[in-house]
Amino acid sequence: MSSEGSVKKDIDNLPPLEDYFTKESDLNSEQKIAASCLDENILVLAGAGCGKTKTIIARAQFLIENHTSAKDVHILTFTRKASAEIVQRVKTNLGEKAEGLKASTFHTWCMSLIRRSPDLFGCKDYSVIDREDQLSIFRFYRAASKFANNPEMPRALDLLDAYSYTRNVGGTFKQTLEKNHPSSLELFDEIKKIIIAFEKRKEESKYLDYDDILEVVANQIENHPKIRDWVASQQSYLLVDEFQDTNPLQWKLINPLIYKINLFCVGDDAQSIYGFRGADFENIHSFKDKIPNATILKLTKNYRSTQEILDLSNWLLDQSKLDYQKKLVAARGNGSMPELHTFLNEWEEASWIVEDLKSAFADGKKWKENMILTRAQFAARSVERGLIEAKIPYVFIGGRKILESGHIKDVLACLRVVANSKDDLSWMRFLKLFKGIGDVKAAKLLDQLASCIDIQDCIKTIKYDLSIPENVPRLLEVVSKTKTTKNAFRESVIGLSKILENKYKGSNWEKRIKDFPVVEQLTEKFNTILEFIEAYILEPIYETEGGIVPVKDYVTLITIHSAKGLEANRCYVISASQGVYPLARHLGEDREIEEDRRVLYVALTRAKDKLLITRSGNESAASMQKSKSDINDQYFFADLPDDLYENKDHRYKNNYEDIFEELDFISAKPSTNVDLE
DNA sequence: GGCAATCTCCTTTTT
DNA sequence: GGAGATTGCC
Repeated sequence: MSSEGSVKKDIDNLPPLEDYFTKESDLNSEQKIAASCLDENILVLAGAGCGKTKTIIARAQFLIENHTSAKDVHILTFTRKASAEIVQRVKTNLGEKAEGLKASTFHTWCMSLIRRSPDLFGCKDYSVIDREDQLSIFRFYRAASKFANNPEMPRALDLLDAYSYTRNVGGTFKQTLEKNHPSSLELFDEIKKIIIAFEKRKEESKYLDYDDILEVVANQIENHPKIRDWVASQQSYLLVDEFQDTNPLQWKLINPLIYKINLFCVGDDAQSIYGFRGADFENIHSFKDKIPNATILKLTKNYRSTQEILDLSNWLLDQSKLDYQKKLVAARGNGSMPELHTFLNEWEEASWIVEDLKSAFADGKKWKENMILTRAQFAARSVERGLIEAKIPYVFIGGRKILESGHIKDVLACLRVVANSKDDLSWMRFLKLFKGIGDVKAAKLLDQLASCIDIQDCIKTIKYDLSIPENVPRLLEVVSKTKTTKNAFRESVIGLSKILENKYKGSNWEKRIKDFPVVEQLTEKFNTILEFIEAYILEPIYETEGGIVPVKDYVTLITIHSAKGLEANRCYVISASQGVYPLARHLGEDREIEEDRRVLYVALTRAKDKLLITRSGNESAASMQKSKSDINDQYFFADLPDDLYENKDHRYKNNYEDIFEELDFISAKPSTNVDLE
């Protein structure tokens, strides 16, 4: 829709704002103005806890009630969870009228455009691959390189990251390498070969990786006016959440649509934490340069936290060289002091958290009121173990995704080869499950299968090879004859159960086995296995204890990157130790340090009533080559003012043996808080 | 030679 | 907890 579709034309028909908003809500005046602003392109700068989501919901409702139909509104969010919640709340408020409202991630949005018209994007019969798959391909070609053992050859993981980063920010791959792995440049010609092989392989196997999905659409929109118009016609209002975390590739998608659709972006520069993926919060500051007629609005009142929590958060930002111009003020007034708990080691830290959760529960708090925030997945492991031992129900968001766990991938490999007999990654995985088949034999068989036209043809070829266990073709036959995805999944699980039990016995088999019925249930809604896999690669769900949502009441364990937009009454920010905030390896890199600061800021500002920060021995600091004093000097909590927190040191309540073990850590000065303060 | 079992090292963050 | 390297077994 062109600019006549802008809301401006309706200005005279508006109901008085007050009347309109009394329904949904307690929006404040800033939020009301943002939700109902009639300008074509709007950027809303919103501090943490200032009601961003609420404003987006109100905006969607306002548009649907006054200007357009629900199917003309599309909301771009960061996670499946956020989009589901927004749609749900609008539907609850508006009922039938909200039918057709769409909210999705950038990736799902692009993928649905591709699926609606594959030929337009040259992507007929392509299937989506996840990061693991990409990594396998990189590993394969890296291992094949003559320089595989050269110490200057980056790891497959680094090649993938550099490749993906380049595609998200633009520029050349060489420039990215120069920045992140300068010493590898001497091998650039060899590395180039690996990249070319990777791209050729994607082409041949008809794979789309995450970046392809966005880029394919972005390129077509940019280069073909007709496609641009078609995409623009799919919605007249685009609402973009978490705008500070969009990157140049995503901007390349939105930019050509400007003045064809109405754009409403919401973001907070202080919460930009996706720099590693090419996001640059400067896109907020330069919004007006990009769109000269843009209107900039602000949400400044915090409704989430009590003032003490905000004081600490404000202080953290204030210590930065950058001027975020943020001073959050609590609409709720005062509450209790944030607490900083220090432990000898991560196990004591974890067991204290478990005990504290239990006592809060005994006081009548729900498990759901608690959120445990971690910077890195692995740092949450000891806490996770504590929760399991204490039988506290929890969900780990940002942890292992259910479709990425080994046992599920094994089953899916079987389904994938049946669905797409050209999918050699899945063939390798599937074949290697069987006794007597390793890399070598699987690769040989794949060579033979290359000339097969479909799965039946493959099965024949496999049957012919007597060195292959006969249960291989038998299982493929059974699965290929099933009529529904659910049955296909079930048959694969049955056919592989013995093998899988053997493979995973001794590593949580009892727990893993519970995932099969869960995933089987998920497949039910999909017509083909490829659709199912695609949906969950683009917007994953997470492994839990015994189900998708095991019980109604559970503790949320979550990575800070996944916690954007979320909140909880009681928040534990764990392993807030030296060498973690900022990461020791970031010392000397201002950009990285500032992003670490914002990561911590996001974590602190999730808390509504109670903020509990925990830390222990400088575990990761020790392993870095940086000097201890540097790490200490730049530690964000190195000189935290006394009046901002309550100090709780648990290090001396332990038995002496523990203390002696940690002697190095506490030796220098016999006062409390050595090294950390 | 090929496969399986064992040991060691590392581990930011996500679609 | 998992990937990669190494050793041991057939």
